Amino acid sequence: MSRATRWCPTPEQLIILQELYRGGLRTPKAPLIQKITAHLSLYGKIQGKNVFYWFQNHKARDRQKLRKILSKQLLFEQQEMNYIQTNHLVNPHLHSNPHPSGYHHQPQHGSATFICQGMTEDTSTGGYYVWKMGDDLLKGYEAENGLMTTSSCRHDCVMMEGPPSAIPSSSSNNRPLQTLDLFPTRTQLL
Amino acid sequence: MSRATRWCPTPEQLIILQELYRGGLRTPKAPLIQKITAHLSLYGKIQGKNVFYWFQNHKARDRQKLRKILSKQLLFEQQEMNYIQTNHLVNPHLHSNPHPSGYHHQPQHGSATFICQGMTEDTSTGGYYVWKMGDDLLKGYEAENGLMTTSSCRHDCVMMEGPPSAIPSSSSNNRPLQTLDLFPTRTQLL
DNA sequence: GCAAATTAATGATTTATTCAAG
DNA sequence: CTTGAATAAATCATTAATTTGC
Repeated sequence: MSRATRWCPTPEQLIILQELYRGGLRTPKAPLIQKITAHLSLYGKIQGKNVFYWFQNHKARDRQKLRKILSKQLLFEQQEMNYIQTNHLVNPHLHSNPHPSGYHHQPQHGSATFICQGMTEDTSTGGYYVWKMGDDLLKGYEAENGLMTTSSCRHDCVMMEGPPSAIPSSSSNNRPLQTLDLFPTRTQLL
Repeated sequence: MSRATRWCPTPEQLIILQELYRGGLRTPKAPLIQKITAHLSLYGKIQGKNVFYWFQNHKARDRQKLRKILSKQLLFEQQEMNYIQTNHLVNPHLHSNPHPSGYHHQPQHGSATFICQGMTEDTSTGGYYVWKMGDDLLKGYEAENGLMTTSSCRHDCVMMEGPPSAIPSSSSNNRPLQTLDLFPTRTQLL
Protein backbone atom coordinates (compact mmCIF):
# COMPACT_ATOMS: atom_id res chain seq x y z
CA MET A 1 0.00 0.00 0.00
CA SER A 2 2.27 2.67 -1.16
CA ARG A 3 1.14 6.05 -0.10
CA ALA A 4 2.61 9.22 -1.34
CA THR A 5 5.31 10.48 0.86
CA ARG A 6 3.81 11.67 4.04
CA TRP A 7 3.82 15.15 5.35
CA CYS A 8 6.74 16.05 7.49
CA PRO A 9 6.14 19.15 9.55
CA THR A 10 8.74 21.83 9.52
CA PRO A 11 9.94 22.96 12.92
CA GLU A 12 8.00 26.17 12.49
CA GLN A 13 4.81 24.36 11.69
CA LEU A 14 5.33 22.00 14.57
CA ILE A 15 5.90 24.78 17.04
CA ILE A 16 2.79 26.59 15.95
CA LEU A 17 0.71 23.46 16.17
CA GLN A 18 2.06 22.76 19.60
CA GLU A 19 1.30 26.27 20.69
CA LEU A 20 -2.25 25.95 19.52
CA TYR A 21 -2.55 22.65 21.27
CA ARG A 22 -1.11 23.98 24.45
CA GLY A 23 -3.51 26.83 24.18
CA GLY A 24 -6.33 24.39 24.39
CA LEU A 25 -7.20 23.62 20.83
CA ARG A 26 -8.07 19.98 20.41
CA THR A 27 -10.56 19.30 17.70
CA PRO A 28 -10.68 22.12 15.21
CA LYS A 29 -13.44 22.03 12.70
CA ALA A 30 -12.98 22.35 9.01
CA PRO A 31 -13.11 26.14 8.74
CA LEU A 32 -10.56 26.57 11.46
CA ILE A 33 -8.42 23.85 10.01
CA GLN A 34 -8.40 25.61 6.72
CA LYS A 35 -7.30 28.83 8.30
CA ILE A 36 -4.57 27.19 10.28
CA THR A 37 -3.47 25.39 7.18
CA ALA A 38 -3.28 28.58 5.22
CA HIS A 39 -1.04 30.11 7.82
CA LEU A 40 1.14 27.10 8.23
CA SER A 41 1.64 26.94 4.51
CA LEU A 42 3.83 29.98 4.91
CA TYR A 43 6.39 27.67 6.40
CA GLY A 44 6.13 24.71 4.13
CA LYS A 45 3.93 22.49 2.13
CA ILE A 46 0.93 21.37 4.06
CA GLN A 47 -2.65 20.31 3.58
CA GLY A 48 -5.69 20.60 5.75
CA LYS A 49 -5.77 16.93 6.39
CA ASN A 50 -2.29 17.13 7.84
CA VAL A 51 -3.53 19.61 10.39
CA PHE A 52 -6.58 17.53 11.05
CA TYR A 53 -4.56 14.37 11.58
CA TRP A 54 -2.01 16.13 13.66
CA PHE A 55 -4.60 17.21 16.18
CA GLN A 56 -6.28 13.84 16.19
CA ASN A 57 -3.05 12.04 16.78
CA HIS A 58 -1.65 14.47 19.26
CA LYS A 59 -4.77 14.42 21.34
CA ALA A 60 -5.06 10.67 21.23
CA ARG A 61 -1.45 10.13 22.16
CA ASP A 62 -1.65 12.60 24.95
CA ARG A 63 -4.50 10.63 26.38
CA GLN A 64 -2.62 7.44 25.79
CA LYS A 65 0.37 8.74 27.68
CA LEU A 66 -1.66 9.83 30.64
CA ARG A 67 -3.54 6.62 30.57
CA LYS A 68 -0.35 4.66 30.79
CA ILE A 69 0.83 6.70 33.72
CA LEU A 70 -2.41 6.30 35.53
CA SER A 71 -2.74 2.64 34.89
CA LYS A 72 0.60 2.11 36.54
CA GLN A 73 -0.54 4.16 39.43
CA LEU A 74 -3.77 2.29 39.57
CA LEU A 75 -2.52 -1.16 38.92
CA PHE A 76 -4.18 -2.41 42.02
CA GLU A 77 -7.44 -0.97 40.96
CA GLN A 78 -7.05 -2.47 37.56
CA GLN A 79 -6.58 -5.86 39.09
CA GLU A 80 -9.59 -5.24 41.18
CA MET A 81 -11.57 -4.44 38.08
CA ASN A 82 -10.41 -7.63 36.50
CA TYR A 83 -11.65 -9.37 39.55
CA ILE A 84 -14.99 -7.73 39.23
CA GLN A 85 -15.18 -8.56 35.60
CA THR A 86 -14.14 -12.11 36.00
CA ASN A 87 -16.06 -13.07 39.02
CA HIS A 88 -19.07 -10.89 39.09
CA LEU A 89 -20.01 -9.03 36.03
CA VAL A 90 -19.45 -11.35 33.19
CA ASN A 91 -21.99 -13.88 32.29
CA PRO A 92 -20.13 -17.07 31.45
CA HIS A 93 -22.06 -17.73 28.31
CA LEU A 94 -20.91 -14.43 26.94
CA HIS A 95 -17.27 -15.09 27.41
CA SER A 96 -16.59 -15.90 23.83
CA ASN A 97 -16.75 -12.77 21.83
CA PRO A 98 -17.85 -13.59 18.31
CA HIS A 99 -16.84 -10.27 16.96
CA PRO A 100 -13.38 -10.29 15.43
CA SER A 101 -11.93 -7.03 16.59
CA GLY A 102 -12.81 -6.74 20.19
CA TYR A 103 -16.27 -5.47 19.63
CA HIS A 104 -18.29 -5.42 22.73
CA HIS A 105 -21.73 -4.35 23.53
CA GLN A 106 -23.90 -4.10 26.50
CA PRO A 107 -26.90 -6.32 26.42
CA GLN A 108 -29.91 -4.49 27.65
CA HIS A 109 -32.20 -7.36 28.16
CA GLY A 110 -33.13 -8.89 31.39
CA SER A 111 -34.79 -6.81 33.98
CA ALA A 112 -34.53 -5.86 37.56
CA THR A 113 -36.23 -3.51 39.83
CA PHE A 114 -34.06 -1.10 41.62
CA ILE A 115 -35.06 0.97 44.52
CA CYS A 116 -32.88 3.79 45.52
CA GLN A 117 -33.95 6.46 47.88
CA GLY A 118 -37.40 6.28 46.61
CA MET A 119 -36.44 5.99 43.02
CA THR A 120 -37.36 2.85 41.34
CA GLU A 121 -36.20 1.71 38.06
CA ASP A 122 -37.90 -0.97 36.13
CA THR A 123 -35.45 -2.14 33.61
CA SER A 124 -37.74 -4.40 31.76
CA THR A 125 -39.16 -1.39 30.05
CA GLY A 126 -36.23 0.90 30.14
CA GLY A 127 -38.32 3.40 31.97
CA TYR A 128 -38.28 4.44 35.52
CA TYR A 129 -40.57 5.90 37.98
CA VAL A 130 -40.53 7.58 41.30
CA TRP A 131 -41.54 5.62 44.20
CA LYS A 132 -42.44 7.41 47.36
CA MET A 133 -41.73 5.82 50.64
CA GLY A 134 -44.89 5.10 52.44
CA ASP A 135 -47.03 5.24 49.43
CA ASP A 136 -47.77 2.19 47.53
CA LEU A 137 -47.24 3.78 44.26
CA LEU A 138 -47.23 7.29 43.16
CA LYS A 139 -46.18 8.36 39.84
CA GLY A 140 -44.75 6.64 36.89
CA TYR A 141 -43.36 7.75 33.65
CA GLU A 142 -41.11 6.20 31.20
CA ALA A 143 -38.32 7.12 29.00
CA GLU A 144 -38.89 4.97 26.03
CA ASN A 145 -41.88 3.18 24.75
CA GLY A 146 -44.66 3.42 27.19
CA LEU A 147 -44.89 -0.09 28.43
CA MET A 148 -44.57 0.56 32.07
CA THR A 149 -46.93 -1.21 34.30
CA THR A 150 -46.79 0.57 37.55
CA SER A 151 -49.29 -1.71 39.04
CA SER A 152 -46.98 -4.60 39.39
CA CYS A 153 -44.77 -2.96 41.95
CA ARG A 154 -42.31 -5.70 42.44
CA HIS A 155 -39.65 -4.21 44.57
CA ASP A 156 -37.73 -7.31 45.01
CA CYS A 157 -34.32 -5.85 45.29
CA VAL A 158 -33.64 -3.35 47.97
CA MET A 159 -30.33 -1.95 48.88
CA MET A 160 -28.75 1.11 50.38
CA GLU A 161 -27.77 2.07 53.86
CA GLY A 162 -25.13 0.43 55.86
CA PRO A 163 -21.71 -0.87 54.98
CA PRO A 164 -21.56 -1.57 51.30
CA SER A 165 -19.45 -4.58 51.86
CA ALA A 166 -22.47 -6.32 53.13
CA ILE A 167 -23.96 -7.32 49.90
CA PRO A 168 -27.37 -8.74 50.11
CA SER A 169 -27.49 -11.70 47.89
CA SER A 170 -29.51 -11.07 44.86
CA SER A 171 -29.81 -14.72 44.19
CA SER A 172 -33.31 -14.55 45.39
CA ASN A 173 -34.01 -12.34 42.49
CA ASN A 174 -35.98 -14.34 40.05
CA ARG A 175 -34.79 -12.30 37.11
CA PRO A 176 -31.76 -13.17 35.12
CA LEU A 177 -28.70 -11.41 36.37
CA GLN A 178 -27.76 -8.46 34.31
CA THR A 179 -24.30 -8.85 33.00
CA LEU A 180 -21.87 -7.08 30.87
CA ASP A 181 -19.73 -8.23 28.10
CA LEU A 182 -16.06 -7.85 28.40
CA PHE A 183 -15.07 -4.64 29.97
CA PRO A 184 -12.25 -2.84 28.34
CA THR A 185 -9.42 -2.74 30.77
CA ARG A 186 -8.14 0.61 29.79
CA THR A 187 -8.35 3.67 31.89
CA GLN A 188 -10.40 6.54 30.77
CA LEU A 189 -9.26 10.04 31.30
CA LEU A 190 -10.91 13.36 30.97
CA MET B 1 -25.99 18.09 63.63
CA SER B 2 -27.47 18.31 60.26
CA ARG B 3 -27.54 16.65 56.97
CA ALA B 4 -24.99 14.02 56.42
CA THR B 5 -22.15 15.20 54.24
CA ARG B 6 -22.61 14.12 50.70
CA TRP B 7 -20.58 11.46 49.06
CA CYS B 8 -17.31 12.62 47.61
CA PRO B 9 -15.73 10.08 45.33
CA THR B 10 -12.13 9.21 45.91
CA PRO B 11 -9.89 9.40 42.85
CA GLU B 12 -9.81 5.64 42.69
CA GLN B 13 -13.54 5.40 42.79
CA LEU B 14 -13.87 8.05 40.16
CA ILE B 15 -11.44 6.38 37.82
CA ILE B 16 -13.21 3.09 38.14
CA LEU B 17 -16.58 4.63 37.54
CA GLN B 18 -15.27 6.42 34.50
CA GLU B 19 -13.79 3.22 33.27
CA LEU B 20 -17.07 1.46 33.59
CA TYR B 21 -18.80 4.30 31.85
CA ARG B 22 -16.26 4.25 29.11
CA GLY B 23 -16.78 0.55 28.86
CA GLY B 24 -20.32 1.20 27.92
CA LEU B 25 -22.16 1.04 31.19
CA ARG B 26 -24.88 3.66 31.40
CA THR B 27 -27.73 2.47 33.51
CA PRO B 28 -26.62 -0.35 35.74
CA LYS B 29 -29.28 -2.39 37.37
CA ALA B 30 -29.54 -3.08 41.02
CA PRO B 31 -27.47 -6.26 41.19
CA LEU B 32 -24.69 -4.68 39.24
CA ILE B 33 -24.82 -1.54 41.31
CA GLN B 34 -24.47 -3.64 44.40
CA LYS B 35 -21.38 -5.29 43.11
CA ILE B 36 -19.79 -2.11 41.95
CA THR B 37 -20.57 -0.52 45.26
CA ALA B 38 -19.03 -3.34 47.16
CA HIS B 39 -15.80 -3.03 45.28
CA LEU B 40 -15.67 0.71 45.36
CA SER B 41 -16.12 0.58 49.08
CA LEU B 42 -12.59 -0.72 49.24
CA TYR B 43 -11.48 2.78 48.40
CA GLY B 44 -13.76 4.79 50.55
CA LYS B 45 -17.16 5.11 51.99
CA ILE B 46 -19.82 4.74 49.38
CA GLN B 47 -23.38 3.65 49.00
CA GLY B 48 -25.30 2.12 46.20
CA LYS B 49 -27.27 5.25 45.67
CA ASN B 50 -24.05 7.11 45.03
CA VAL B 51 -23.28 4.76 42.22
CA PHE B 52 -26.78 4.98 40.91
CA TYR B 53 -26.78 8.74 40.90
CA TRP B 54 -23.30 8.97 39.50
CA PHE B 55 -24.31 7.11 36.42
CA GLN B 56 -27.49 9.06 36.04
CA ASN B 57 -25.71 12.37 36.33
CA HIS B 58 -22.78 11.41 34.22
CA LYS B 59 -24.96 10.24 31.42
CA ALA B 60 -27.11 13.32 31.54
CA ARG B 61 -24.17 15.70 31.67
CA ASP B 62 -22.50 13.96 28.84
CA ARG B 63 -25.50 14.64 26.72
CA GLN B 64 -25.71 18.18 27.92
CA LYS B 65 -22.08 18.81 27.21
CA LEU B 66 -22.31 17.46 23.75
CA ARG B 67 -25.33 19.57 23.02
CA LYS B 68 -23.61 22.68 24.21
CA ILE B 69 -20.52 21.99 22.23
CA LEU B 70 -22.44 21.34 19.09
CA SER B 71 -24.40 24.52 19.37
CA LYS B 72 -21.51 26.75 20.23
CA GLN B 73 -18.52 25.34 18.55
CA LEU B 74 -18.74 27.35 15.40
CA LEU B 75 -18.81 30.65 17.19
CA PHE B 76 -16.11 29.52 19.50
CA GLU B 77 -13.81 28.68 16.71
CA GLN B 78 -14.37 31.94 15.00
CA GLN B 79 -13.16 33.67 18.12
CA GLU B 80 -10.19 31.41 18.33
CA MET B 81 -9.38 32.13 14.78
CA ASN B 82 -9.40 35.83 15.31
CA TYR B 83 -6.97 35.32 18.09
CA ILE B 84 -4.80 33.04 16.07
CA GLN B 85 -4.69 35.40 13.19
CA THR B 86 -3.94 38.32 15.38
CA ASN B 87 -1.35 36.94 17.65
CA HIS B 88 0.15 33.66 16.75
CA LEU B 89 0.64 32.52 13.30
CA VAL B 90 3.25 34.97 12.33
CA ASN B 91 6.27 34.43 14.41
CA PRO B 92 9.47 36.36 13.86
CA HIS B 93 11.51 33.93 15.87
CA LEU B 94 10.63 31.18 13.54
CA HIS B 95 11.67 33.13 10.58
CA SER B 96 15.01 33.88 12.05
CA ASN B 97 15.65 30.21 12.31
CA PRO B 98 14.80 28.69 8.99
CA HIS B 99 14.82 25.05 8.39
CA PRO B 100 18.04 23.86 6.78
CA SER B 101 16.75 21.46 4.24
CA GLY B 102 14.57 22.22 1.33
CA TYR B 103 10.99 22.45 2.31
CA HIS B 104 9.19 24.24 -0.38
CA HIS B 105 6.31 26.50 0.00
CA GLN B 106 3.06 25.70 -1.62
CA PRO B 107 0.49 28.35 -1.06
CA GLN B 108 -3.10 27.39 -0.90
CA HIS B 109 -5.52 29.12 -3.10
CA GLY B 110 -8.99 28.93 -4.40
CA SER B 111 -11.81 27.22 -2.68
CA ALA B 112 -11.13 24.23 -0.61
CA THR B 113 -12.85 21.00 -0.07
CA PHE B 114 -11.91 19.30 3.06
CA ILE B 115 -12.84 15.83 4.03
CA CYS B 116 -11.77 14.61 7.35
CA GLN B 117 -11.55 11.08 8.55
CA GLY B 118 -12.64 9.98 5.21
CA MET B 119 -10.10 10.62 2.70
CA THR B 120 -8.90 13.47 0.73
CA GLU B 121 -8.69 17.14 0.32
CA ASP B 122 -8.97 18.89 -2.91
CA THR B 123 -7.98 22.48 -2.84
CA SER B 124 -7.62 23.07 -6.49
CA THR B 125 -10.73 22.13 -8.34
CA GLY B 126 -13.07 23.93 -6.07
CA GLY B 127 -16.07 21.94 -7.04
CA TYR B 128 -15.24 18.40 -6.51
CA TYR B 129 -14.71 16.03 -3.74
CA VAL B 130 -13.83 12.45 -3.50
CA TRP B 131 -13.66 9.98 -0.76
CA LYS B 132 -13.00 6.38 -0.44
CA MET B 133 -14.90 3.65 1.19
CA GLY B 134 -13.45 0.22 1.11
CA ASP B 135 -12.25 -0.36 -2.36
CA ASP B 136 -14.77 1.83 -4.00
CA LEU B 137 -14.15 5.36 -4.92
CA LEU B 138 -17.16 7.54 -4.66
CA LYS B 139 -17.47 10.92 -6.09
CA GLY B 140 -19.73 13.86 -5.80
CA TYR B 141 -20.08 17.46 -6.55
CA GLU B 142 -20.37 20.24 -4.12
CA ALA B 143 -23.40 22.36 -3.90
CA GLU B 144 -23.67 25.98 -4.75
CA ASN B 145 -21.99 27.69 -1.88
CA GLY B 146 -19.59 25.11 -0.72
CA LEU B 147 -21.91 22.85 1.11
CA MET B 148 -22.22 19.46 -0.26
CA THR B 149 -24.66 16.75 0.15
CA THR B 150 -22.96 13.86 1.67
CA SER B 151 -24.98 11.23 0.13
CA SER B 152 -24.01 8.12 1.87
CA CYS B 153 -21.01 6.56 3.33
CA ARG B 154 -21.24 5.16 6.71
CA HIS B 155 -18.72 6.99 8.76
CA ASP B 156 -17.16 9.52 6.61
CA CYS B 157 -17.20 13.05 7.71
CA VAL B 158 -17.25 15.57 5.00
CA MET B 159 -16.66 19.19 5.58
CA MET B 160 -15.85 22.07 3.45
CA GLU B 161 -15.99 25.74 3.11
CA GLY B 162 -15.63 28.47 0.63
CA PRO B 163 -12.45 30.24 -0.28
CA PRO B 164 -10.28 31.06 2.70
CA SER B 165 -10.77 34.65 1.96
CA ALA B 166 -10.29 36.44 5.18
CA ILE B 167 -6.77 35.52 5.92
CA PRO B 168 -4.56 38.50 6.40
CA SER B 169 -1.60 36.36 5.69
CA SER B 170 0.90 39.07 5.01
CA SER B 171 4.29 37.71 4.34
CA SER B 172 5.54 40.65 6.29
CA ASN B 173 6.02 39.25 9.70
CA ASN B 174 6.57 42.26 11.80
CA ARG B 175 4.19 41.45 14.54
CA PRO B 176 5.63 41.20 18.00
CA LEU B 177 5.92 37.69 19.21
CA GLN B 178 3.20 36.75 21.57
CA THR B 179 2.74 33.79 23.69
CA LEU B 180 -0.49 32.12 24.41
CA ASP B 181 -1.66 34.24 27.29
CA LEU B 182 -4.83 35.30 25.67
CA PHE B 183 -5.64 32.03 24.11
CA PRO B 184 -8.50 30.26 25.77
CA THR B 185 -7.07 27.61 27.95
CA ARG B 186 -9.98 25.33 27.60
CA THR B 187 -11.74 25.13 24.36
CA GLN B 188 -13.07 21.66 24.42
CA LEU B 189 -14.52 19.67 27.16
CA LEU B 190 -13.77 16.45 25.50
C1' DG C 1 32.86 6.73 11.86
C1' DC C 2 29.25 4.45 9.06
C1' DA C 3 25.63 1.97 7.30
C1' DA C 4 22.61 -2.06 8.01
C1' DA C 5 19.46 -3.44 11.46
C1' DT C 6 16.35 -2.40 14.88
C1' DT C 7 13.30 0.38 17.49
C1' DA C 8 10.63 4.52 18.53
C1' DA C 9 7.63 8.34 16.81
C1' DT C 10 4.24 9.82 14.34
C1' DG C 11 1.56 10.64 10.01
C1' DA C 12 -2.47 8.42 7.73
C1' DT C 13 -6.43 5.10 7.63
C1' DT C 14 -9.75 2.26 9.25
C1' DT C 15 -12.98 0.69 12.68
C1' DA C 16 -15.93 1.35 16.71
C1' DT C 17 -18.79 4.28 19.89
C1' DT C 18 -21.74 7.69 21.02
C1' DC C 19 -25.58 10.83 20.88
C1' DA C 20 -29.74 11.99 19.15
C1' DA C 21 -32.85 12.94 15.14
C1' DG C 22 -36.13 10.64 12.18
C1' DC D 1 -34.78 0.81 15.86
C1' DT D 2 -32.29 2.84 12.33
C1' DT D 3 -29.22 6.05 10.74
C1' DG D 4 -26.30 10.44 10.29
C1' DA D 5 -22.74 13.03 12.25
C1' DA D 6 -18.91 13.52 15.04
C1' DT D 7 -15.08 11.70 17.24
C1' DA D 8 -12.27 8.36 19.79
C1' DA D 9 -9.61 4.14 19.52
C1' DA D 10 -7.00 1.00 17.06
C1' DT D 11 -4.22 0.00 13.46
C1' DC D 12 -1.28 0.45 9.43
C1' DA D 13 2.82 2.40 7.35
C1' DT D 14 6.77 5.39 6.93
C1' DT D 15 10.08 8.26 8.66
C1' DA D 16 13.45 9.42 12.55
C1' DA D 17 16.42 7.76 16.13
C1' DT D 18 19.11 4.47 17.94
C1' DT D 19 21.84 0.50 18.23
C1' DT D 20 25.12 -2.61 16.58
C1' DG D 21 28.92 -4.92 14.14
C1' DC D 22 32.46 -3.89 11.64
